[in-house]
Amino acid sequence: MAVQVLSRRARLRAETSAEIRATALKLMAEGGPDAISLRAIAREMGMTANAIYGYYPTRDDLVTTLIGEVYGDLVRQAEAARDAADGPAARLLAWARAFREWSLANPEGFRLIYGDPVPGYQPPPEGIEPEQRACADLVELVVAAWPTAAATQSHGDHRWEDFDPHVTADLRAEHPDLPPAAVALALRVWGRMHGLVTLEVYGRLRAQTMQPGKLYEAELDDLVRSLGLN
Amino acid sequence: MAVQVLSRRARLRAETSAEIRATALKLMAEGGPDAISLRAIAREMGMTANAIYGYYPTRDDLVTTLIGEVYGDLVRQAEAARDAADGPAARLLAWARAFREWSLANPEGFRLIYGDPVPGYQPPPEGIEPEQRACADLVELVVAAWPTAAATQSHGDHRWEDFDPHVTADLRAEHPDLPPAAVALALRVWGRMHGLVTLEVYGRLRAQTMQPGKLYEAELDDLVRSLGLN
DNA sequence: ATTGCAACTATACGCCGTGCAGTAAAAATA
DNA sequence: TATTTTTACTGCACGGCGTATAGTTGCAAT
Repeated sequence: MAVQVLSRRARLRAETSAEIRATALKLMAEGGPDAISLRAIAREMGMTANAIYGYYPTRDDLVTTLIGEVYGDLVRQAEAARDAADGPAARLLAWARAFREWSLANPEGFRLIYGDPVPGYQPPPEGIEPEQRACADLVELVVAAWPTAAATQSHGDHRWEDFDPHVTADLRAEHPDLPPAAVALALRVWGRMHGLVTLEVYGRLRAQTMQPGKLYEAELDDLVRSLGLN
Repeated sequence: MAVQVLSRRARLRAETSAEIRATALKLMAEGGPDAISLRAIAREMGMTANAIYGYYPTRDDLVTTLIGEVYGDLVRQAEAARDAADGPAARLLAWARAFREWSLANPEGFRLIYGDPVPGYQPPPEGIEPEQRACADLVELVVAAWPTAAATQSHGDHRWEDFDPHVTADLRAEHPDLPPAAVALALRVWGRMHGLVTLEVYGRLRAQTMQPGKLYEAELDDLVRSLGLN
């Protein structure tokens, strides 16, 4: 007998929910994260704003869901670029370039993900999933470079206890000899990418340079060299 | 004869204007930049919201003014720390640490300065003054390190035309032999500081490490080493 | 004393999120 | 098939917001 995976009701429900998210993303693309208003979504969909409350208990919940989706899109794109490249240096560069390119192509999405959280919003203590994945990606890329990078790093006074076990547990099991400085390095690499891209997306570099891309490439070049990858 | 610098009218006017800004900053410290609402300010001051329109033509103008003030405070603090230190390395470190410390002490101010601009807001093409000063500070610090830093930098393909003349004109007059790569380096240094501090202020590092300060120190250590300053 | 202007208030419009009460249709049950 | 329950939705209301327009009050210069 054919199992009815989703009842008619559940199917309609899922479709409406998806339409809400799609409409919200469209509004965001046009007017930034602030343009995501329940009333505007409902207007666009020919509904009442209150109807949305049957799908998301509050505007912030909807936005949180969207953050997860959009962040996931970013990470998938970066990973796809990485997977199309060979070797530690090329993979890191591909990931980093895809990160910037996605951010410039989706500035409003970038704002949604990394911008001001809704007032009072606290992310779950274990972090949001795509962000953990992005961090894991970077740790993995740094670990791949660690044979050459270790020599260039002053190991500082990093300890395993400094880091969240969520981040490090699997890692330590797989790489028992890895020092905590490698994780610190990965987070610092994140910071370097995040810094320049944020400044560029938010237009802070426009008053300084006409070629922010050159800046980013110079940074990546320095990064790869400092990891001993060339 | 005693020149009356400010008429009674003008004095009252200036005082009210200052009270508006102070109240706005207080509200921001309590509830973040979003809590800056004309109605709330007026309520706090025992006025009508519309009274504020006599001082600032729009909410965004008020916020823009506040950004300038707060940004100026940040820069002054960084410069004060720098001026209390001796030598290129110590001065850079002092500036960088003061930048982070101010940001952590004034997270809402940081959001105001660097967070999502009000929708539709475009900063003046010549940039806002305190930001230009911060950039100039960093350029100056990098220039001081350039004798040792030049060797470590791959000069890339930076050109003077890549950069805004506002930023470079005075600089080139004072340091005719300086290559454009030095300015690029200064902007990249800005990016490195901005990246980690942004991640920390926005709580993105909380899910990763308990010791974001160690991360920042490691980054600065790497930075100083890459500038050949130790 | 009169005029003029500056500071302020009152009212109103259209946004917003959201709580509560009601309704119509679909689904489940009998 | 008839009845009950559940679900999806609408309507209305409240209080918040920025801000435009018009009216009011009091000080200052004439």
